[in-house]
Amino acid sequence: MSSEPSLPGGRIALVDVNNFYVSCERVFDPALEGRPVVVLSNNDGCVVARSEEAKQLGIATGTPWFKVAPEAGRWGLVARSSNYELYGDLSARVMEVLGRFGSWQEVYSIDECFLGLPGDERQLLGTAARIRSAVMRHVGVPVCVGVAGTKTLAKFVNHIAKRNPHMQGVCSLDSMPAAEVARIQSRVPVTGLWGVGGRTAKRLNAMGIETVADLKAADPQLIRKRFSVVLQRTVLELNGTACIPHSEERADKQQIMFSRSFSTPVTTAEEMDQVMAVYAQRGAARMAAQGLNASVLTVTAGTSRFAGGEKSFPSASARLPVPTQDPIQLTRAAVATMRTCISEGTQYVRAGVLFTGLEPADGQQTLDPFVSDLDQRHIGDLLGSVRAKFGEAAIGLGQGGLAVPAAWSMKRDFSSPRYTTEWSDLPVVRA
DNA sequence: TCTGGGGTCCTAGGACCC
DNA sequence: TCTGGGGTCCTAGGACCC
Repeated sequence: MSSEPSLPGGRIALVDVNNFYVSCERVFDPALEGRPVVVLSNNDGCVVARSEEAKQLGIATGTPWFKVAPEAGRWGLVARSSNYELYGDLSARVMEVLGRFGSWQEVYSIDECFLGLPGDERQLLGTAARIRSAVMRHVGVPVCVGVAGTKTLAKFVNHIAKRNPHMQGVCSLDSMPAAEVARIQSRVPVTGLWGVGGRTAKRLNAMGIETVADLKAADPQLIRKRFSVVLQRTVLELNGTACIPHSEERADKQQIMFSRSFSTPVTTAEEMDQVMAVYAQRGAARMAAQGLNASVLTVTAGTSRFAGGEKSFPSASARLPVPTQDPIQLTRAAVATMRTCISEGTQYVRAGVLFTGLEPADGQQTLDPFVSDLDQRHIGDLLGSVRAKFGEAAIGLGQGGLAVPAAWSMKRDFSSPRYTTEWSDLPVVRA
């Protein structure tokens, strides 16, 4: 991966999949085409993705499902539980196709990436159109492509491509008349930019900076002084100076988290022990997959932010005696640490385990002196291979090994099959 | 009745050392 | 005994993203 943000004359494309989760569902269920569709968060809690038709109905991201469910029948609205096995797999396929077009590629999220596009400016629109049709042909999901000289501008013109159907999903800044660009920038509020959220916008507005054009004209030094180097970069990038570096392939993660809300509140310490056993093992499996050991563990719990009654968000940290990814030690530490900070009878609706102080495991396991070496050395590998063969729920330690889901475990009422990652879920085609 | 789950980066402030 | 300032490391919290 190149460390140069852009070669002279080179351009950056921001490619993202339209309504990614919904588009994934449609690949395997074409009957969803043209219908309003939403994908729900864990526990079928709230709307995290919407088709165009669902947006037309006025359903906002983050709307709790129970608020729209009563209207679903009347609207012909289809809901799906989130199916991350499917989305993750299709994402990898999309990224592989996109990677063929760039001199470099930076995968930014599950559904978008930046690509380096060298070459003649006059050919950029053609390249963008070819990218679009390649992804549609090979994976079957629609994308939009924005091309400009900096990442911030590429994001911005991608937005323009999305909003203007006549552009057919592609927009290149070089192909737009300067007056047209200025006109659009003077109408779009600053929150339309990558990196500018509600809080920052409020403070900018107080200074009289309301639109993208206003921010572009602002003094970078002043912005740095009043805000941060991050916002200063936004100003520079709006003016064509590429200054957001590539984040290289992120092998060096800073933290690993496993956090979930419950389908039913947890009120006793015994139940919370079970939760910690399951969550710590899930986190440990992630660390094993990435070859990392943790030296600090933090547990968190929380009551509902919406229900009346007492609110509390306890959390506690513990330094591990030695950095480890061992599920036994991590489970024991998580259970004990959580016991120190929760109170019996409180209605907790969520909990999490966070691992930090990560370092490469280097193949050598650190062993707990109170458990036989032989058992420990093999237990992580053993759990991993059993899960790979028989599925995630096949085996676990202690309460984590319960075959019957606990009362608090996740709800996924409208899940689609894992078409591409589970043999038993392969779609059947009849001719 | 029912409201997500990950992450990143930056900054400020305290502890500690020289 | 009193006083100074710079540097580093760590953590908590804020803001943002998808």
